[in-house]
Amino acid sequence: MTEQNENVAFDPIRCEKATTLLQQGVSCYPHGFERTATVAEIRERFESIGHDPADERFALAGRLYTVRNHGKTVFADLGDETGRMQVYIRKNDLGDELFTRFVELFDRGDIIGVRGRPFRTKVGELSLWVDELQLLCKTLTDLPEKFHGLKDTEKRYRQRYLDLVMNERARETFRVRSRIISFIRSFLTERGYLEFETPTLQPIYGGANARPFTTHHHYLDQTLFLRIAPELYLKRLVVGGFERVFEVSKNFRNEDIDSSHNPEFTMVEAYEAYRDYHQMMDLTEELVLRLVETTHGSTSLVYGENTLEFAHPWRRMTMEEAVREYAGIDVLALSLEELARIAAEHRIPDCAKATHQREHLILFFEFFVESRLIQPTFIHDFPVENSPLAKRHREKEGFTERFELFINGMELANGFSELNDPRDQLERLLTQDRRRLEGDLEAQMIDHDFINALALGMPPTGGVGIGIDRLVMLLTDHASIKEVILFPQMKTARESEPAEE
RNA sequence: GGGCUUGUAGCUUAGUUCGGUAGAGCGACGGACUCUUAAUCCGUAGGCCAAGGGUUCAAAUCCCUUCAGGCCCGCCA
Repeated sequence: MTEQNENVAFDPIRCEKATTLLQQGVSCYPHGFERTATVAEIRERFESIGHDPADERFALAGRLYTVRNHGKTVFADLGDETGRMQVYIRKNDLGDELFTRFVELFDRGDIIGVRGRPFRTKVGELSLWVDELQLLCKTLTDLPEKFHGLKDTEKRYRQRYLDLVMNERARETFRVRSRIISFIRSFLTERGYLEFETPTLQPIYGGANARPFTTHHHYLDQTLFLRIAPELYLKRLVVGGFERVFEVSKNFRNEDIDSSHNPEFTMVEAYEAYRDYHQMMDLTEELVLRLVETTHGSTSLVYGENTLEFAHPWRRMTMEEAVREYAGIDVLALSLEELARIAAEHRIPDCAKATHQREHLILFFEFFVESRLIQPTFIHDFPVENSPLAKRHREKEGFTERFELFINGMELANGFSELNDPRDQLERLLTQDRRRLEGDLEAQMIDHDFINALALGMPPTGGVGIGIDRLVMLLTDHASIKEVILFPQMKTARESEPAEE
């Protein structure tokens, strides 16, 4: 019997009830129900109804969240996707057989369909006066406690369905997430962008500095990597003549898991020909502002303890200016010895390896500035050393036309004037590959096909990638990325282990 | 990788300081109740306290190990 399978959480009493229902000729899993309204629709239409029931009957369907049994009358709360509504059920109206079946064999958590007329109870609650009722799905497990609900964080992540059933906040978060992604798609589409899908399984990974997941294709007998970014493929499309492209992509990075990192995460990357990084900052700023307005009806929002303001214009400063402002250090005006001394004084990590002022600049920026960028801020003009895919700056030697967007100390977006000089790109990837072979687990591979694509000519192009998970965190006021990913990566709980070997 | 911290009934939890046979609410089960809404009232069952080991006459409680979480730091542009 399935009920005896130890990996299954069936409640024996509910199983018995299901069996009894079947014996009575009642299907526990019927094939449909003619629903004529949602809870929200009835709430809207009968907002001002009084105690007398409406003339019109409606059919509602949903899950039983609470049942208050008064003997020959029952109040219950029925919840569908749009909300909950109280239903009023009387023995008089249903008849003995159906009423008894409902009271004895239906449980909290079951999904039912009801028909009846809206009215307002004596204490003023809009309800449905039920005269007909039907089981739509018999539940075989208990629901969490009705008042405290489900709080256990781990359980909420591992059994997200249960979280969604119990917690409106969780439902709202993922509703917003879905809307954000739709909004991004229409925002870009309206501006003439085409959405494409590029490979998730890649023979050579690239487009970011990160450790990849490795897998193997049996038929090809070949190693493949899960993509860490779609960048190099999207640029091939720009080479091919698509001048505005984007992809909402799942990327996979084989790194640590913490409150802002999940091994698979969602990004949108967009590329537009004949644009530069200034214009991509404009695009990013407009997109995020419009998202904030759409989700909050305002240009500002509260995130944790901070109120963030997104109205134009956002602050834009170079990395060099940022370090000067936040740390009072003019990195490029100091000698390597002086920089090393400051680094030692503040115990700034990794400075021992830095062989150039520009490398100190990056480290100083991360140490002194990053976490203090609360309001939306673009930092631009990054050293060439850590920007292998960005075009060299039109004026500043040793720098690239790259920007990152920081909000609440988090990196939200990264973009640049795309490097389209194939010889320069080859040089930079050769440097990356050298580092990789020297043991840098996050350095990039050389993708010769990509370089050959550039050799065919890519127009001057601006590109940007925006981390959607972090954007959702921001827009839903969550501190952990696990709250905004439906099924975050969790270590597999071992099932009872037979002691072998 | 480092620090702190959590795991007790289906759910929410008390008990851990200072060792002495595990307590509650909700839920479930049985009963009463035809306008309740965390319904109410009466009654019943349900836990070897995450797992393993140790100390002890005696361990949920003290010690060690392991497992799975959470928070912070490091790392990850």
